[in-house]
Amino acid sequence: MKKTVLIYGAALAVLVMVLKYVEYRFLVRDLSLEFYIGVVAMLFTGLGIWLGPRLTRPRPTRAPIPFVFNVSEMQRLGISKREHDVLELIANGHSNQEIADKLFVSVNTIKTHTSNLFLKLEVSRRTQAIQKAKELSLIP
Amino acid sequence: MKKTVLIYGAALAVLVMVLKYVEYRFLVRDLSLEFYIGVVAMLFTGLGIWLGPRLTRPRPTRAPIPFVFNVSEMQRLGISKREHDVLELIANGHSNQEIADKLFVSVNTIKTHTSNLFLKLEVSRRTQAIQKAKELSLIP
DNA sequence: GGGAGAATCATCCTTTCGGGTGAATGGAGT
DNA sequence: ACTCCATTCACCCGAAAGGATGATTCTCCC
Repeated sequence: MKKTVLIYGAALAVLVMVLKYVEYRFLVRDLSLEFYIGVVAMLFTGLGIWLGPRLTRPRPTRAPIPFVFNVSEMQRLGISKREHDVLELIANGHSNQEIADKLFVSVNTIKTHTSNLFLKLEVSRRTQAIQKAKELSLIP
Repeated sequence: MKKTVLIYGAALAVLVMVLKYVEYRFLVRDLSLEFYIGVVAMLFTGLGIWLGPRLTRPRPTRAPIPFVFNVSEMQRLGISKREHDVLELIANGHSNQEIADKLFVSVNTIKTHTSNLFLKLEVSRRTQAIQKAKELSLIP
């Protein structure tokens, strides 16, 4: 950032010097104001184009994981909170038993949740559920 | 594109007119050349910054699905082409039987492939395999 | 206070998966 | 010719997952 400002200033100074040099060295006094402005405009437009991405680049860096749950889709399919919890753990590669342990319920409960989940997502396997849930942005 | 060029030219013309106007209207003849250059440089640097992304925008547009298979990681894990095929179909939510039908081989073959796959990926369930394969960019 | 939906748990049964072992084939490289 | 490895297929067994059905509890809402 500081470097670009310095380059900017240096370019400006150098340009002025060059123009002055041309003006006095070759006694070219009839170069019109429009000509100067044209040259300067050209050069600094180029500088701006070069400078722009460098100054605004930090913005795209802020885009690592801006994930948001698609709540409307969840409501449309009638997926409850508990079912969504199970869905996330399924997508994380856990077995029904592991999910049951994590949520402090029995495996049968998880099996019920997954069954309802499959009905609502219109799938018949957990791998399909993962795929569909990602498509619908129900999970990251 | 044409529009931006027109805007560029128009801005240049307007600037010259404004300067001329200031110069003659208020008889401010002692504005130094450096001052003019400074103003012009400022303005056109800004123009360049504004213009830059518009001229170079087509580039980021070509980035809808820039997925590339992580070949080096596949080699490091010793995953063969056939195993990778199976991996993709698993991630697409297919059962072993369906994969067998798609690849015109027997279910037993697919089971062998998946077993080897799980060993190489150091997982024990297909849902985990999907997760890990995505992490390693072995699949989209 | 009764109904709706959620969350919970259970049982029974079938299908799918995963793990282990063994083996035949065919191509690439030594 | 021989080895290495990918690919193919088979069989067995146990574990996990999926499907169907029924039941209980609790909360939210009318």
